[in-house]
Amino acid sequence: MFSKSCKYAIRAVLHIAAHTGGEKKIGAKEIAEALEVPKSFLAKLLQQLARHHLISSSKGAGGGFYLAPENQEVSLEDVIRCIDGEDLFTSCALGLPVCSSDKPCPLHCHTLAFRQSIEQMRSIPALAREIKEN
Amino acid sequence: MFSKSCKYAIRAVLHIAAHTGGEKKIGAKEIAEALEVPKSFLAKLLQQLARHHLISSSKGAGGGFYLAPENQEVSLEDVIRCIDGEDLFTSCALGLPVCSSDKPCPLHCHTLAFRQSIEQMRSIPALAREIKEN
DNA sequence: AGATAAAAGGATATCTTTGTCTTATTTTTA
DNA sequence: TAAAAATAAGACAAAGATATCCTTTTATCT
Repeated sequence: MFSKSCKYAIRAVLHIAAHTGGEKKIGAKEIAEALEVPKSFLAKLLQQLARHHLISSSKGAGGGFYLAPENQEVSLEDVIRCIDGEDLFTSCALGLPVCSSDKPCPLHCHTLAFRQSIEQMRSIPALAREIKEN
Repeated sequence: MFSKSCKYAIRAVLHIAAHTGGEKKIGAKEIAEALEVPKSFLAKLLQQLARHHLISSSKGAGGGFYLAPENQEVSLEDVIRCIDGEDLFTSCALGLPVCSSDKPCPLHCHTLAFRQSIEQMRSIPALAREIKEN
């Protein structure tokens, strides 16, 4: 479904959304410990997300990762595309070169439905709020 | 979503269902050429499927792979479980140790729906017939 | 019986993903 | 200004997935 990298990244972004705000930031180390994932590995994923402007970061003492105003509309789809590429959203689940509604593979409509259900999800901050409410 | 192995296996099984029947069998070489996938690699996948009784095989000249009567109810789910394991059907899409309807991850209901839509698909032979009708 | 055709199985090679370690760069703080 | 804290970046290691090759076993056909 998703690569391990992508799972880590999604969880990390949700954690950032839930645990930062205003001036508050959170370090890669702290995130890694909370999620119980390898720190250096996660750090690279966070760098990648930051380079693509899905999250924000600041260096130096007191620095860390956070969601700036321009990150508030970032979606799960954005994170997935950034880490795993667009395959999940574009290519056939069976790897067929041609697979469309005209000439669908047996899984075509199932994967399309899944795809769309992910595309329609709310923003990362909104998802983080939903989790907190439970 | 699926590993390359699993994609090959699914396509191969559908090809077998579509191109064999009665006494007719099909060799690994012929399947590999039709699907344009590496022959030796596919052969191992077919062996694995045969060991688990999802497909049948016979050795020697004129041998090959086919669907015996006891393979007629084999499903896509069976093939996926055989090659990729049961992760797709059991574990959380984000890799969380606990993720249930009580304490769902943000993707829980979406993956559940996808899972179920795969579980409800018809047998491999039935899917192969549907393809032929198009 | 011998030749041939095909699956079964094992060993090995290559590539990708995942994980670790070290150094550089930037920022804050004392 | 020096030390400390944090991200950024690069090299490398380990594990897993993918791919290839070779030998063995089994069945068929002449």
